[in-house]
Amino acid sequence: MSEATEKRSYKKTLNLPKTAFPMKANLIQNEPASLTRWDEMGLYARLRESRDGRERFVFHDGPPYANGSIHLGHLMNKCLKDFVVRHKSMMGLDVPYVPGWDCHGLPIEHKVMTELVESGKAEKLASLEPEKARMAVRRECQKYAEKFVKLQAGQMQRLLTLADYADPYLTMNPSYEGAVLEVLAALVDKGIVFRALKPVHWSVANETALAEAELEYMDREDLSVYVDFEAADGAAVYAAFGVPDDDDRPGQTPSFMIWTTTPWTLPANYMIAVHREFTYALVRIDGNVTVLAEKLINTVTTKAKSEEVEVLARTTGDKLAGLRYKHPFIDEAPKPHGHPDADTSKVYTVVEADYVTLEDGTGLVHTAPGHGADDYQTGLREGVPVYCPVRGDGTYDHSVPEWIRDMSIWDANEKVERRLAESGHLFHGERFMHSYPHDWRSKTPVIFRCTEQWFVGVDGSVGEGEKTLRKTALSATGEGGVVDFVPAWGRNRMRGMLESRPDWCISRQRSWGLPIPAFMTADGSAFMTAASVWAVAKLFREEGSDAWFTKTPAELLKHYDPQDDPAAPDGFDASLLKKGGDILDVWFESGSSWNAVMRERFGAETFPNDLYLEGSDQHRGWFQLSLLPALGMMGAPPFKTLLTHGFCVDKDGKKLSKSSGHTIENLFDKYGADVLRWWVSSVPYEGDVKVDDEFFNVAGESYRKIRNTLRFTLSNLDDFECGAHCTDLRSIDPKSLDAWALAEYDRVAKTVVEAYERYDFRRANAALYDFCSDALSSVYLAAVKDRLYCDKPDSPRRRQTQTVLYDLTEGLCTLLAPVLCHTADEAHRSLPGKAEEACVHVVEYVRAFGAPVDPAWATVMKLRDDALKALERAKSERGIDNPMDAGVVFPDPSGALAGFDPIDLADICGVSRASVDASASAVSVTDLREEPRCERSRKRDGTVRERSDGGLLSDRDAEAVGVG
RNA sequence: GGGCCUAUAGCUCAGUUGGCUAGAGCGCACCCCUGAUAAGGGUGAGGUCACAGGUUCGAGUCCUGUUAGGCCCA
Repeated sequence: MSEATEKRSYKKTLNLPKTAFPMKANLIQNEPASLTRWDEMGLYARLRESRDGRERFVFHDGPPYANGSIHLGHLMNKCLKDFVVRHKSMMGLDVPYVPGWDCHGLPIEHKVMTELVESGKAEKLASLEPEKARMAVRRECQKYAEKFVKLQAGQMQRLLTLADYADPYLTMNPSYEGAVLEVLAALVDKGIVFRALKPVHWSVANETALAEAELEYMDREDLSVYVDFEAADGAAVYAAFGVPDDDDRPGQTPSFMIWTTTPWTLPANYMIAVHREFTYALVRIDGNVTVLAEKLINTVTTKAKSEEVEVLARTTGDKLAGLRYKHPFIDEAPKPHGHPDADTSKVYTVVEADYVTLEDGTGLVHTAPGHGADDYQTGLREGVPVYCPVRGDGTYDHSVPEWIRDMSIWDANEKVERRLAESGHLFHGERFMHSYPHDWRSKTPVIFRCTEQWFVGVDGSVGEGEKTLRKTALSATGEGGVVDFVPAWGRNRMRGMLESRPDWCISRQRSWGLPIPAFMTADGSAFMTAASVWAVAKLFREEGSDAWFTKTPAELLKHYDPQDDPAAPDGFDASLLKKGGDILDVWFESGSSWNAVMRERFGAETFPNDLYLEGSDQHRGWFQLSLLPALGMMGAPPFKTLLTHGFCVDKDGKKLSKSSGHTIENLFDKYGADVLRWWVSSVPYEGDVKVDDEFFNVAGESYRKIRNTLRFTLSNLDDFECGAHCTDLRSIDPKSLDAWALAEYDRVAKTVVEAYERYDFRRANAALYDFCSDALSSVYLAAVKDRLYCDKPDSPRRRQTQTVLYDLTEGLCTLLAPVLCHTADEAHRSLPGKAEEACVHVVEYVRAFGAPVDPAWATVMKLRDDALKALERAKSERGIDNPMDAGVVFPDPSGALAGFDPIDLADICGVSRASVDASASAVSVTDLREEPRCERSRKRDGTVRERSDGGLLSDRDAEAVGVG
């Protein structure tokens, strides 16, 4: 018999691993099967049911916009959220979790309008009555939103996220719309909703006001002009500079030099602002006398390549305030549109303002209250009216000089510059690039323009008393306040934004949205009271917001009784009302979701919600715009904790381009959801997250390591029957290797669960990986192979180890379940004795086995490291290549290793034999190559001799095969 | 231009309140096993902690500035 066949004969007597759990995950095919399985068992509902009556974790999903496929940002966001949902469930909590979509708004309407134009249907629409046309557009928008909700929901489910997909929330649902208006009603009731003429970001292309969140900053080339505004009274200027009234005064009228990058706003100029503390100089520049900030003389004159610059006098800004000037091309201050009686007596005056800086420009700021936020404030303070000669389409009205009437402001820029040059008012003009706000949809530049809009005031008192939204928001988000931020710096970021935010403009001039239920009375004023909004809310709940476009004011107000409304105007008559045409900012809709979804579905006691989790851009978006309405209505923030994550960037840390090729379909096809989820759990999401194919591959490798570990434990449980073969964990010797493995599990379970609790998924990911790779694969599993393979199948030692393997596997599946939800479930189901319908996602974490362990194991593991190094030396210095040809002697001066099984010690080093020596000081390696080797176990353990079958076997192996 | 954040081995990241020779994984090199095998195991080589100042007995860790990048805003 040859040696080879001899080996084969003993091989048949071994208990070699066997399992149906495949090495290759084949996630692309198997994950959809998991999905179907979970769907069929109604996992979400079943989980809720099994946690009925338990403590709740109220986690509220923010609505993505129902447009396009989901991308890497959604992927990260949805995975992180799913880790939370599943983790909290594994903790035994009841986690109601409703996915939702933002369905209204400009992006969809814009897209739909473009499609209507392209398909030629737009012309047909134009021939309809306005309200019929709006309804037609709304129909299309609704279909569009529904289509993408469906698409995205499918993609999110393919990511294996768990949520109530059977009943998501859509901001266009009637009940949602009604609940949003109820929030609006509450704010109206508190007196913080008002209509006012204010400068707002205005999209010329879409003829609508835009929210800050709808702006996108892009580079743009503009004209930069330095303009001389001639003083109305030259003598007064000289006097302000203290230049005596004699022959020293130049014989010409001085000017005030202003700087602007928006020459088109010059027709609306009403004031010039200076800073009271800055030093201003009266300068002669190439023969002209003008005023500008002293510190900017050099910059400005260098730019203009001036040859002769002479400072004649200096003074401070406060001395200039009150001086009058002449507009460079308008003789008499125009009256604002519709206000022929407006007081323009103070127009064309130099005023003081704090926001004037010396960063650039001239230190004298062109001020047009109709075209700037600061300008508007200054105008209010100085009693100067708001004048905006620009129409919604971006052309001038007829109040401007004839040569720019009806002209587009973009064309007017150059025209104004040329005019100034011809009349000698232009000191210097140049083109330059700067970052400028654009409409995020049409990518066209936006302008500041005064219009009548609805606002939520942040500085008006809320109800009675001194409290304002801003103050309440700042105190709620303050240090020691009621809101936690993860990571902590989110607090500063949000507070910074709250401190500086303007009043919230909540009206839009579009079709696709929730109408602001305001009416115009016969005398032209607006009618909207808390009770009337409630009434319309009730109607919208019944019929949806389409009713606004199909019904008369009286019908819309059928639930409204002016007798019951103290705020109703005298002589109220619904038949005389006209409907307002504005819709609500979509941010107000999504910002009311704490009411429209959570309070609505799960009751008032769910307020405030435990957690909101979104990208860090939502500090200004959803977080803040949920905070403000909730503070207004409830007096408290809608969330207890705000968790934010950063953005995906490319591997060089640059902004991810849309053409990265990382479409969600590609990623699913290539990696499968569990690998993507494993990747998400591995990234430090607080900051920018680098994305690259290579990283997904690495995540895939590390996933395979986990999978193979599970496969190995499962494959050694093939002959294990849970009930019959189980060892009582309490009877396990604390000095045994099995006890060590159980203790290691307890340690990692604690680490992992605590990390999940802190939303530190990376830490959990690393701990799980290390546990599989180090504690299991390289130590425990490598060590117990011998007893699993070679012991008699039902030897107590083997059964005990199998019991531990079973428990470790089951426990590990629970710890992995929040992240590797498919694989954890697959492995869990593969455990012997599990029922067909068993599901790891309805159980709770195995948090500890509590088996006692001897503390000397820490010493043993240190000695193991030494032994492995010593073996490496024995290899190179003594030629003992194979550790099974070696024995190891452990030093044990303290006697702590007494009672440890030498076989455990040998097995953890992968050697044939180990012993303990009280007199030794360091690990030593013994050469066993002269001793016989067991033909079955390959060990040279000192008991090997020829047996009755003629083979060389150790005692243990002889017993296992039943030979003498 | 402003606010917030990031910058540690080739790559991805840990580094608690400043304190012994800065850690891990991947990759790499060499080796073992061939009874986890499109697997498993061992050992090892890699770092001026972005740059420049400063505080301190001592700084990757605190302060200032610079550079590069991200989010938000003007």
